Amino acid sequence: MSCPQPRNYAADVTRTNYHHGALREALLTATLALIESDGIGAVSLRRVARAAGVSPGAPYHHFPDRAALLVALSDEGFRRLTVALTTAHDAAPGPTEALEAILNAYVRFAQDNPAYFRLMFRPELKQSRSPESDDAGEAAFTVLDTTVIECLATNTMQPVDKDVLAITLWSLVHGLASLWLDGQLAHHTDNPAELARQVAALVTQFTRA
Amino acid sequence: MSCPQPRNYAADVTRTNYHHGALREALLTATLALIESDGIGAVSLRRVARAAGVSPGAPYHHFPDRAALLVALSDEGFRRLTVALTTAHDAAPGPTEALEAILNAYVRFAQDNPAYFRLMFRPELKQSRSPESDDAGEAAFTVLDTTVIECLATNTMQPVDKDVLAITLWSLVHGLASLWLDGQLAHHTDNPAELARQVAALVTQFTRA
DNA sequence: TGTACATCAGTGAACGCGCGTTCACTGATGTAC
DNA sequence: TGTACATCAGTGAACGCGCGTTCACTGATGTAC
Repeated sequence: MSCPQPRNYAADVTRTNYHHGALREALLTATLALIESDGIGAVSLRRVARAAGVSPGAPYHHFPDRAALLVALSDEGFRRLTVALTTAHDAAPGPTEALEAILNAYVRFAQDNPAYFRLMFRPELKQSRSPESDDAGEAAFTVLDTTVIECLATNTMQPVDKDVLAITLWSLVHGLASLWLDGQLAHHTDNPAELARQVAALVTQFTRA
Repeated sequence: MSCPQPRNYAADVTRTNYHHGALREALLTATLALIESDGIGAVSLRRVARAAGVSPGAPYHHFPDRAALLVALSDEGFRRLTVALTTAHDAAPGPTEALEAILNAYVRFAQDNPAYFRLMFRPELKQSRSPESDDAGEAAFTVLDTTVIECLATNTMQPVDKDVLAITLWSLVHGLASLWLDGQLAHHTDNPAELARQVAALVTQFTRA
């Protein structure tokens, strides 16, 4: 007598229950892994479903469409980045150290979470974002912005326009992270975290009053 | 008696000759336009052929495959960037001004050539690149590197590690250009060139001995 | 504790689509004599 | 100047593929009584 088993949609995963139990999270995790291994272009709902061991229609019980899945992941990425920057800030003894820590944390985040980072800044996701999603993006920048204001208030830094300085520093770490992830720095270093440390130290030296 | 006309593959373009005459260039141009309007994800050989008013097989007489078309465009982008940076350098009266001009020119290039810029740094093109293609990428960075060395030699700049400084500056302008193109700076400015000017001026101020 | 039933979260087949690429072909162009 | 012929650069139909999404369905779970 044959015991009907849920058909396995891929060698990727075997499942014994009809109900997955935590499919939403499994889909998000599978998407991240897929981005890391094959790039965002390789992310299709069918592949993600396959990786989670589930039929092609199953994801539609958790996400309205492909874009919604990617936006949900991107939002989570921004939340994690904000946490990382805030943690770095709070652990530092003073504003100057906090600023340096934040610069390092930004690059570190990109290095440790390449899939999140790549997703977060994809312009084609813009049109699928909610206002809450936009807020999540702003929050990360606010941590940097606040720290810059704190630094300028100590008068140990050269007096400059705070907005220009904040965008300059954001550009700096964002560029470093992007160039590294895109493989442009492979000829120059194999350790982006160490490079970030040197760059952040340079910034501290330059900005000192 | 019907006069056989070449079938028009799209409303995009009408053609009267059987032979196009300059299809290779037309395909490259159409690809750029497609990237600018709909993003790189929207670039398919069939769409590009359609935009050029040509049958789906025609591009294969000029490019072995889709990746080759994109790499050819990317190479051209790096050559143009190198020209832009070199021109900026050569027009400046001295090393310090040359450095500031290069920083501005980099952002300006991204603003004026968003399709080229986006293509040039796509990691998924890496595997289709030739050694000559890699050289084209290096050449642009070399202009910046050389200028940094010239600046340090004048002793009007704080003495710092030249490699770290060069990568810092590259990261800075690359991040600024990327954030702008990805729409992240829309809330902060509507004029990236002016912002770049302020950022470059800030750098000059900070690095002064 | 047991039963009826609503709801949730899966299945799997099906749809229409655009894609990259191939191929036998043909019209246009260039060259040798 | 004219002719034969090779080569170049198109055509258009065809291939197999994976995709996003829909839908009628069904098994599992939770709840009211």
